Parts: sequence; C-alpha cells; structure tokens
Amino acid sequence: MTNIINCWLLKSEPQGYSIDDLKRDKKTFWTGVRNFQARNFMQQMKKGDTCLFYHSGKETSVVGVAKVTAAAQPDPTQFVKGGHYFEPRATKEKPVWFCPEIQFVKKFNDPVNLGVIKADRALEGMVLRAKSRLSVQPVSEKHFNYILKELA
DNA sequence: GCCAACGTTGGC
DNA sequence: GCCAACGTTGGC
Repeated sequence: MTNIINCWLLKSEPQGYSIDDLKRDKKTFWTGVRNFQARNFMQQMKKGDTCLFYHSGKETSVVGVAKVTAAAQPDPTQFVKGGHYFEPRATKEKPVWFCPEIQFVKKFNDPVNLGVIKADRALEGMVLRAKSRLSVQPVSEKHFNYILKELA
C-alpha cells in the first residue's frame, strides 16, 4: 500500500501570496519553496489532495482550504537567472525544485488561530505545533476534518 | 561525514 | 526588532 496521506498544510506570508490572491487567481503553481523537506512533501501530493492554507506573520491562522489540481512538476522559477528563486544546480534534465498546482476551495469565515491549534487537545501531534519553520507539511485526516468542522 | 558558521523563518 | 529553531553550506 502506498502512502495515503492526503491532507496538507501550506504556509504563506499573506503580503507575498494570500488566500485572497488564490481566490482571485482560482489556481496557482506553488512556486518558490526552497526547502528539501517541504519539497519532498510536495512531491507526494496527488491531484485531489486537500490543503489547509495558513497565513504566517501577523495572522498566524489557518484561513482557508485549497486542493491539489496537478502533481508536482519542475518549478520554472529555478531557471530564471538573476531571479530570487534561481537555482544554479538545476538543469532542465535534473531540476531541483518542484511545484504542485493548487486551486482555491474556500476561505473561512472564522480563521483558526495558531493559539487555538496549540491549545486544543484534539490537535495533539499536529506538525504545525512543533515544526515552526516547515512551510509544507502533512496533516492527518482527523485533524483536517476537526479544524474544518469544529473550529473554522 | 562531521560540525562550525551562517542564513532564514516565523512566533512573540 | 529580537531571537530560538533549524536548515544549508563548505572546510577539513
């Protein structure tokens, strides 16, 4: 049996790319992630997987839901010489960084704050509680559903 | 392959 | 703005 994890959490600085930006764009490629752990999780994402969309910075809240519409593919920003996300080690044959495509699903009326997530015993073990820096992380289906149904 | 130095993220 | 956490780089 393959890995059946199919819920994720994506972090974003809202000044950089917010849930409202995603709502406007409807779809986007999740480019610019430059962390190997995060990349490895993104490569496990499949079309149809669901994602919590988290705003870091001032808000520190889960603000909505997105879904994966295409599996990870080479991140084009790694080839842009002089660009912020340029990757000198990457070639077209052997790209280093990958990005799935995601689609807007919903924005919460009530964002779920990190404080609540940390305090709620039902969310014990959530990666977000421990790994403060990881920008793409798996979420158990139980935790995902709980956040949607009980907290948002 | 170790580890010190360095850089970045992100909560507070 | 600070700083803890932690990922990455590069010298050895």
